[in-house]
Amino acid sequence: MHANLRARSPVWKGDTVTTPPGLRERKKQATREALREAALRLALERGPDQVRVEDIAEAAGVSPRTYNNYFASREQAIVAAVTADREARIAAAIATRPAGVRLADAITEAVIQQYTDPGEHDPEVLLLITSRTTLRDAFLDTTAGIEPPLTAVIAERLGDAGAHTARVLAASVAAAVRIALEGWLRPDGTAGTAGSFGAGGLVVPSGSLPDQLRAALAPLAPAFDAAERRRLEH
Amino acid sequence: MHANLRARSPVWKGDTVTTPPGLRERKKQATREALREAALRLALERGPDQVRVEDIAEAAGVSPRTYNNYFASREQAIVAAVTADREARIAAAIATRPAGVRLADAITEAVIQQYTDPGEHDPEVLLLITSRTTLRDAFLDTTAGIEPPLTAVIAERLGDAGAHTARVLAASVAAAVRIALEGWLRPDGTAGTAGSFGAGGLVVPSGSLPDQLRAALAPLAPAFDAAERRRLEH
DNA sequence: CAGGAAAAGTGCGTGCACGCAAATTTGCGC
DNA sequence: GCGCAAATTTGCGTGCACGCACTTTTCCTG
Repeated sequence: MHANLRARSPVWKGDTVTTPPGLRERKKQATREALREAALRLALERGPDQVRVEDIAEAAGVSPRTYNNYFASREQAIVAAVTADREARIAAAIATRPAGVRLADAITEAVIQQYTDPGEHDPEVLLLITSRTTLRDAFLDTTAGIEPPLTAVIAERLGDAGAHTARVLAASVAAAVRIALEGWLRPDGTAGTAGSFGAGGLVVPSGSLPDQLRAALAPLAPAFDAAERRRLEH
Repeated sequence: MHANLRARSPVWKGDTVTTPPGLRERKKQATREALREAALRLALERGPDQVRVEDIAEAAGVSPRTYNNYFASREQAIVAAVTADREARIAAAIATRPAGVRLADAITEAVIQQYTDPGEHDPEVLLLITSRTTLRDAFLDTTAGIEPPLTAVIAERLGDAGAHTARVLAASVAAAVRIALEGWLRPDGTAGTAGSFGAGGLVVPSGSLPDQLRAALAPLAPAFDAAERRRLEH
């Protein structure tokens, strides 16, 4: 825990003074990352069930109690190692896209870009995540994290009047993404609650992830179009 | 656990033979309900923090271990007492509506009807739920339960080709409902993650629940319309 | 109505989540 | 550098979630 954490002096970035994060903040992020990576590494080495919170904490050089100050469950740390800064990158990806294109398309492509990009892991990590239901669920839950950035970006396009709409659409996108991911890393049998529905037959042959995402987001496009249209009509 | 649970003989309902649930199933439901009600009653009497799982189990006449065979968390039982058979009622409510009206309207009205109807409790119960964050969250999580029935009903309207779409739209509705409920029983300050957004200003003056629901569902209407239209155009 | 399979209930043991109240570390003005 | 307020870490204690193996109950069939 004594890495190169020096440096500290006002810095000009863009046109505003950006006081760089102090020791406090830097250490906090360092600890968070240490926990993430320790969790993932141990899970890969021993198998996810052979890793206790105590082990992760020890490997990261903090107390077990501190672990829970950073992550609310044992799975979160492992999953976080994969999804790390996805939220920030999605926001950036959408912001980058030209303002001319349909909002629906911009979002779809940005999302695909993020979830397709191999976070420099992937080959073995995906097997790990799918291997345990609790990990799979924790992973799917991270889609909720893209809501805030999406809301911000959508709201910006729709103007103040659409703030409400933006929130709903962002949540819908997150839900769609979740569904796409579910379908993608489905181990096999449609174990899920088929309810008063299932008996029919299998629905999706589990295409590639980009295809699944496109298919899941397509039904929402009309809602985005309508929102943008309303924006133009004041 | 020795209530009036007799009766058993084939019954004709509609035009198919409906074997009534055996003792097994009836007892299971009885236990589930006993747990729900015990949980709610104790929480109201003593306050939610003064009720341990052990207490609920004892009041319902089962072992603590059995409690967790029915509910995965302490809060679920309490919340379930309020949301009991909402899922089934939503499905029925939508099915009842005339096939002529817009799908979006049918769903909106059905949802409002369900969430408006005072489940024969409400006055004090709402205060209970809002009093603790964990209870509030558990309550909001129950909105996920309306997805399966919604999916089934929507899929029926859209035909086989729309099964995929149905799933996404149902999830979007659930997300919108969740947002509406969040806004409705918001205790006060926008504590939530404002992210790169908040600083602007307050957005919603927290109207009535039906209004919140309508507002949250409205942005999705175009998506429903488009789906229905596509259905007609084969 | 006997008997055995299937399902629900139970007890136990383990690891985990988290409130609380010290102890420790960091930020910052003097 | 000094010292204090604020933030963070830590230990402890409690209750909880759940896998597993075992007992009890319900169901069905001959």
